[in-house]
Amino acid sequence: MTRSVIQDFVASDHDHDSCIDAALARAQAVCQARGERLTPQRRQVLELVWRSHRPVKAYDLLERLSTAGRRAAPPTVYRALEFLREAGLVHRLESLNAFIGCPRPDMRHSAQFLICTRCGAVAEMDDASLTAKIDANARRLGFKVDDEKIEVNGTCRECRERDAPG
Amino acid sequence: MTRSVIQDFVASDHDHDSCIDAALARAQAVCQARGERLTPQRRQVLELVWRSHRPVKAYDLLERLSTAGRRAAPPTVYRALEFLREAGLVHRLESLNAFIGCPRPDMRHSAQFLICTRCGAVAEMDDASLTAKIDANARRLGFKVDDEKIEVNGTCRECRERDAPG
DNA sequence: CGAAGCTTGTTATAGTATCACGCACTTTCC
DNA sequence: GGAAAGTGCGTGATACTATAACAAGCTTCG
Repeated sequence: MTRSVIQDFVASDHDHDSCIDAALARAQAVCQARGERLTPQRRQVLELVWRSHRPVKAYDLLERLSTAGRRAAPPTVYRALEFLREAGLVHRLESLNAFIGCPRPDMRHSAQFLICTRCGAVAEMDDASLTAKIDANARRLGFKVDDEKIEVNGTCRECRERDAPG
Repeated sequence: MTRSVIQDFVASDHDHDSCIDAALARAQAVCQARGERLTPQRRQVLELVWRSHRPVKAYDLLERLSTAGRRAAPPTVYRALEFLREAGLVHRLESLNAFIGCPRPDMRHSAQFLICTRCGAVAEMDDASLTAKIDANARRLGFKVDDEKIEVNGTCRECRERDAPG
């Protein structure tokens, strides 16, 4: 059975370290279940993605991967991202050319994002009834849905309250 | 009042010339209503977009703009596309980095696309209740929606019937 | 006319992503 | 053990997508 979840934006004061740890643990479990290897490289990319709850650019990850003498090249990060994406561990935000960690890699779901155009914060929603409605519409045209992506631009509560207090 | 429209894929045998003419006429009207100019350049780009009912890449448009001696540069086509997009005359398919003509530029609507990953055909849907549901979900989080984009990958009826007849 | 603002041309560059090849390591199977 | 196959990664080159910055031309309107 599918569950519907409306996920909120992440509170600014949450315990982020354990947040990252949990994400990595989930990732380990997902890979194991899929019979795939969460190599150190992939793990490091995933950790970098989770360093923030914001969308991250591939080339930013690349920079952070390049330490001291070691100089990482684009395929390195793109390969890791592709792997993580296929495993459902990260999502790609098409309208931003950026990536973000998936908080619920275990359950299959369509991606639904609220993107604040002022502060860049992103919330992932998962409303199964939305998905169902899209499926129904598509079916009427004989179209078989593989996956769908919803990206919503707007302004988050915090930004709205900051700009128009009271 | 908002109307809900489930638009089908375009039939392969429709009268495409009048299809283009109609699109250009609609564009003229939309620009006039907005107090903006549909210059020859913009008009030509829009016509090229409408040459097919498929997503078109910016650099493909660029090639087709470059005739004989005249050699168009990227900003030429990107500026035209940006203008057309703002006027609601074309949509950008984020997951494809491509553009497609909007069949209903007159009514304000969110973009909802079915994309056949086999043949590349695209159908634009417009289900107002979907939009309403997304709005409602967002509102619960205090998020104000500006615009949303839905891109659905899958297989269209034709491709499915071709591959599995009977 | 002439100023303001929009439209276009042009050159350069930034940003995003993939190709192709080769090497290292691991797994499998004899 | 050792050959074969598969996977992961390094590296250099290149393709693809998009914007910056500045100059020049056109339109409008006082």
